[in-house]
Amino acid sequence: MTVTEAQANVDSHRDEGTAELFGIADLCKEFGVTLRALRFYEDKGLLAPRRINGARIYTRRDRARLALILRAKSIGSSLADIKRYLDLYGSHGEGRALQLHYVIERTDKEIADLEIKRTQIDEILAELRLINATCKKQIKKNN
Amino acid sequence: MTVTEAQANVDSHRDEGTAELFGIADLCKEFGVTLRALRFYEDKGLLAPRRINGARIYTRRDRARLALILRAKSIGSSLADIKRYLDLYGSHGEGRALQLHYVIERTDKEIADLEIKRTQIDEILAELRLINATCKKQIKKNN
DNA sequence: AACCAAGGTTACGTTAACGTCAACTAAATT
DNA sequence: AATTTAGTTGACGTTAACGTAACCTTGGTT
Repeated sequence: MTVTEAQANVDSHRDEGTAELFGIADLCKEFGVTLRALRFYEDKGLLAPRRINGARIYTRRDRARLALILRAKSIGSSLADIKRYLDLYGSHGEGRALQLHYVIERTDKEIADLEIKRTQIDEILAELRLINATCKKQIKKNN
Repeated sequence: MTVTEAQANVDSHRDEGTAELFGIADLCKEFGVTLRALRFYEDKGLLAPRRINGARIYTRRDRARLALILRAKSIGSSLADIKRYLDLYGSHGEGRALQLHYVIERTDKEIADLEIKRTQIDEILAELRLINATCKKQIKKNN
């Protein structure tokens, strides 16, 4: 048994508060992104993990932020948009730096935008389903 | 009255079948895109308007294709994705070049992808609405 | 005839979002 | 001690999706 393997065993029986820390490779594997991407997001101010000996250490909160980033990306948001979105996101806790009214205004806007996107998706979905159904009908007719 | 103005008057009383043709500037204004963009989409094979004396002439079908392109773009699809999507789209009419089974398979996939996107949007929406509501509550409490 | 507005075609520039080295460091393994 | 393994920071390359500038052409206007 190598030291690393043993460490893993020990880890699972260890201080639960410290347990939820991740290395950069952990998050990369979990979310299927590259090292470069995570560093890039950090450069752009979307993530700000702590450092230990220079190495990036991600907390559960960092991990959650990453999840948000990737979700937002998947629906076509730019990193710049996502950054502003994340600012909103962290803003209604205790360490609130933004004005409540501003947050409300911004979220209202974002919500409206997303609802439009949702509608567009629904429209495309309806079209695709129509094409799909038409083709299936056609095949049945050919038999 | 200039010739151009008169032409507009005449146009409206003219051959209805020919009436639904558009110049590049028409579509740009209608959809809020630049000339460059339309030419770019053409380079990429997303549009193929007829030419008259070199000038691009768009039909109602071309216009509809453009609408599809922009809708798909707005939800984060790349032009490459959109091109393949458009191939599907034109494929269930008479001039069908693709295999029915292929179209069904492809649309099934696209539909599944879009449904995922829809879910992601719904999740983000839920979060934003929560933030929004929390802020509003906070304000009420402060009064 | 001279001109201008709307269209066209290269062709190079730009921004976003990374990819891809190269060279270095710290910790762990042999 | 030497090496392997994760991680680090530049710095340059790349792709997508256009923007922009320069220069032509063509059909109405003056």
